[in-house]
Amino acid sequence: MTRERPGNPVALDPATRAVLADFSCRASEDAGTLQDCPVRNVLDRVGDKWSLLILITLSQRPFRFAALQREVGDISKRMLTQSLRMLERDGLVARQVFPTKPPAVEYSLTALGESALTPVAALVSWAAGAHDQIRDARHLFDAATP
Amino acid sequence: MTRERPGNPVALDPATRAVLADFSCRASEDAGTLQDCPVRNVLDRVGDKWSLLILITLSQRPFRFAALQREVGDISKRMLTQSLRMLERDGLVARQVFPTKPPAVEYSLTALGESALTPVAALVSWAAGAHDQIRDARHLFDAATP
DNA sequence: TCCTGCGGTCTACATCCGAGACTATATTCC
DNA sequence: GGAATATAGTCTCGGATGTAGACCGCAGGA
Repeated sequence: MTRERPGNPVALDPATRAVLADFSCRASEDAGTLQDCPVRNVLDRVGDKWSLLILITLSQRPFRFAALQREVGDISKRMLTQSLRMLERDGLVARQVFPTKPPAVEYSLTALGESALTPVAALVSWAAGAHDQIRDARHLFDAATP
Repeated sequence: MTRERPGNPVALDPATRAVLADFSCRASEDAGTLQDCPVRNVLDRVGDKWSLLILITLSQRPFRFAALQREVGDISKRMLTQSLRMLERDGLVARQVFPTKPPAVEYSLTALGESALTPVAALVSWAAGAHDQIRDARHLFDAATP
């Protein structure tokens, strides 16, 4: 029984594969470098569950805090605040305070934030297309494991 | 100062924007539909922190359990097991058991899993490019908030 | 006057996650 | 022969993390 075979036959764009192969911030070298890994750093933000949703919502237009919470739907104020701070820190979202009587705060995407929309849209697009297959796979899996 | 303005002037591919606009599974309608939202369902998997890393690792070649853990580097057995189960359930990863004396288990990407690599690679590519700006933004932000 | 909306913060409670111990079998080393 | 190691996980415990909801000060509307 051979182990770690070359893999199943697939046709994947070599350039795409190369991009992924380049991402070598794994167990290589010492653990310290894991923290500095560019992809990991950024992917941690994406893997925030809420960050992605916020980015997508803000892609339509700027929102004020309460409106943003209503639009996303099921996010707590706490997590909305926290996620927005992180996105602001990373320069993806801009926070602008208007000195009206009850101060109004508007959140919008920066140019960098906008640039993230392209790959995010690719992901969303794939998700929409794959959803049926995933749903079927889940039912199959759940039926097989009582 | 007008509120909820049309947005800052940006040049984003209209098709890209349309994809995101289409994703309207937010607070619209009742909360029940949130659970069935295709994008949310799939994005939850992406937002798993480890799922994405596992997918990227498996894009190189199939791995056995322990080898996969070593390759990813800082994932616990617990989360590796859990994430792999979810990915298997969603039909992105295939689990094959070889009945050797200590059973060998090999994990590999399915066709569906391979198809996810294209948008994931786009994301990784963007992350690599944006990393410098993000790092600078973080330093700026941290310096401004003592 | 009371109530609502604004942008948050704070506090309890619940859930999740990581580290490490533990299983059982087979091979390797001394 | 006996100890050590590797295999693929499972289990448990303590700490981190997330959620729901109360609360705050201020302003406008009924």
